[in-house]
Amino acid sequence: MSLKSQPDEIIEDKSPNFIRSIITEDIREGRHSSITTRFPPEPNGYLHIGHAKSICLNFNLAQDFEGKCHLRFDDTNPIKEEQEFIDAIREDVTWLGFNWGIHEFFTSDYFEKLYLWAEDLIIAEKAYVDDLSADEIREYRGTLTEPGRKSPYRNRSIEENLELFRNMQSGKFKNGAKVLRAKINMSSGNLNLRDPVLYRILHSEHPRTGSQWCIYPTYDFAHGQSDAIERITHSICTLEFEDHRPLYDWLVDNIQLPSKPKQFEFSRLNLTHTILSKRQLKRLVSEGLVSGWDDPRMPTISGYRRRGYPAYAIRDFINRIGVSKSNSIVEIQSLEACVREYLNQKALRRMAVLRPIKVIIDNYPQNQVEELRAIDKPNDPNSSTRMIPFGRELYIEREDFLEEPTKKFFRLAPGREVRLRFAYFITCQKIIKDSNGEIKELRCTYDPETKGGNAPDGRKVKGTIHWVSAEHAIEAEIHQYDYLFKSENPSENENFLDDVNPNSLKKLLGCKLEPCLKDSAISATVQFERLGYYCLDKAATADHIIFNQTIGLRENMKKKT
RNA sequence: UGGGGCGUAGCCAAGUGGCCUAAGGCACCGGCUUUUGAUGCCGGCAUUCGGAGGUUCGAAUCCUCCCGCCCCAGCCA
Repeated sequence: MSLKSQPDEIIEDKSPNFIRSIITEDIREGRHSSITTRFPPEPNGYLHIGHAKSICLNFNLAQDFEGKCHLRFDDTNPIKEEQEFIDAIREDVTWLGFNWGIHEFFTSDYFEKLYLWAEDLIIAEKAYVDDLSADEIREYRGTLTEPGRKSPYRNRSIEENLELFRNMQSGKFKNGAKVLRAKINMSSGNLNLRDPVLYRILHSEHPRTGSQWCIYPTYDFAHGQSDAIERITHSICTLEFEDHRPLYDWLVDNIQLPSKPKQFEFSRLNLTHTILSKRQLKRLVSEGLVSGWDDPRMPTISGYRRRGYPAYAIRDFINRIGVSKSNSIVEIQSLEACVREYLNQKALRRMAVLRPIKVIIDNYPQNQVEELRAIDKPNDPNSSTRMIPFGRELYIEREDFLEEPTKKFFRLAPGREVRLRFAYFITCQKIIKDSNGEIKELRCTYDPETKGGNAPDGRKVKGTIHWVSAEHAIEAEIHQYDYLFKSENPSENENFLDDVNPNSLKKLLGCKLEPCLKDSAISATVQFERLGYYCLDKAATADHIIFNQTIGLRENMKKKT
C-alpha cells in the first residue's frame, strides 16, 4: 500500500484473496460475464469498522471486475429498525468513499414477491403453517446431537395451510400464534434445515411499509430471494452464515427465481481493545458509557469520523488486513499505523500547549512582538508557511521542563539551553514557585542571534520544544483518548462492561493554541507538533473551542527514559 | 460416530507439488538523518508452514491419522 505522494489519487492495491480467485475463475469459466455484489446492512444501529470491511470488499470487487454493488437495507424486523439508522448508514458509506448510484434497495420492497413465493412453497407442499409456540418449536428442534421431532401440524393440507397463511397475513392472529415453516428435514445435522421458520407474525409499525404487513419474512427466507431479484452473482457474508448456505441453496432451488445467486463467507473483523457487536455497542450508548454512536471512542464509522480518522486510512487498513476464512483478531496498532501514515503526509503542522507552564524571557524587550515564519508541512519542499506571533511571555508544555533532569532528558531544565521551534534558543535561569511549591513560571533568557532556530556560532542544542505566545494564544478544551476497553479482548470478560476503561477520555481545560487555529474547519485534522493529530470537535463553538485527539505521535520510550 | 469451518513468525496474510533455504504489512530490534525524541532512509526479524506418518526425484501445497480453536439448538441478522 504505498501512498508516498498523494494518497487520494492513488489506486489502492488489493492483495489477492480467495473471493477474488473465485470470481476470476467464474469469469474465466464463463459462469458470469459481469458480477454484482451487495452490502446488506440491517438498519438497527450504526455502521462500525467491521462493516467497513464488508463495504470495501463488496464495492472494491464490483469496481475491479467492472460490475455493480448494491446497497440493500435488510429491513425484515420492524421491531429493531429505524429511519435514523437508514440515514446514518447512507452517510457513512458515502463518507467512506463509495457510491451505489441508483442501486439502493430495501428488502421490504420485495415483501409482496416474498409473500407469493411463500404461497408457492405451500402449494408445492414444501412449507406449512405451524401452531407450535416458540418454546415448543425449540423443544421439537432437538439438540446438537439428537434429531428433532416433526411438528404435529406438519401434515396439514395445502388448502388448510393456504387459508391459515392468508389469515396470518390478514391479521387474524396474535404475535407468535403461528409461523410458516419450510418442510425440510427434522433430523438434519444442520439445525437450519430442521424446518426453519420462514414467516412470523409481528404486529409492528415498519419504518417503510408502515402497518401494511403484520407478517414478516425471516432473514433466511428473504436474503437469497432478494439476491436473486437483484441478480446478485456473489452474495458475500460472514462465517457464521456458513451453516445457512444449505438453506439458502434450498430456497433458491425450490422457488422459481430470476437468477441463482451463490453465497460466500469470509471471517469478520475483530480488533484488539475493541468491541464490534452492534448489540454491545448499543448498550454502551443506551447505558451512557459513551456520548452516542458517534462518540470519538466508538469503533463506528461516525465515531472515527468525529475523531478525525481519514476515510482513506480506514480503507487502507481494510486492504492491508486482507480477507480470509480464519478467525482472527487484528491488533489495533495496525489501524493506527494507517491513520498516522496518512496524516503524516496530509496534516498541516500547528503548535498547541496542552498543559501550559508560563515562560518569561527576561531579556526580551517589553511589549515587543515578532512574527516568525513557520512551515506547515516540514517534509514537503513545496509547503506553505504561516506567521506565528512571538513575545516576551510564552507557554510551554509542563512536561518539557524538569527541575532535576535525568540523563536522557534533553528538554528544558535549569541552566539548560533548548530551541523553541521556529524561534530562538532559550536558557532557563530561574524557577519561580508558589507557596505550595508548585512551579508558577520559568525565567529564561534568549539569544537574539538564534532567531529562526540556528546559532551563527554553530552551537547545537539537544532539544526543540513547542510553545505558544501567552498574549496571542487562544484558549481551548482538548479531549485526549485512550482505548475504550482495558483488555485486548474485551468480549472474553464475563461482562464486557466491567472492562470499560475509566480513563478513556481526559478533558484538558485551559489549553493554549496558536492563533491561526481559530479558523479550523471540522474534520480537517492537523498535527500539533510533538504531540499528535487533532481535529475540531463537532460540538465546538466560536467561544468554546474543543479539539479531539485523533491519535498521538509515535513515542520511542527507549530513548526517552 | 450431530453439522459446518479454521490452523503459515507476536498480530494480519500471500502461497494451490519444483524458481519457497516461504511475499507484503503491522509490531519489535539495530544504525543513519532530522529545528517535531515525529517523519524519512538502511539493515535485522519462520531452514520452516498445528503434530505424526505416508506418496513423490521433490510437499506449506497430495493422502492418512491425531491435536487445537471457532460457529450453530432466535418466531435476530
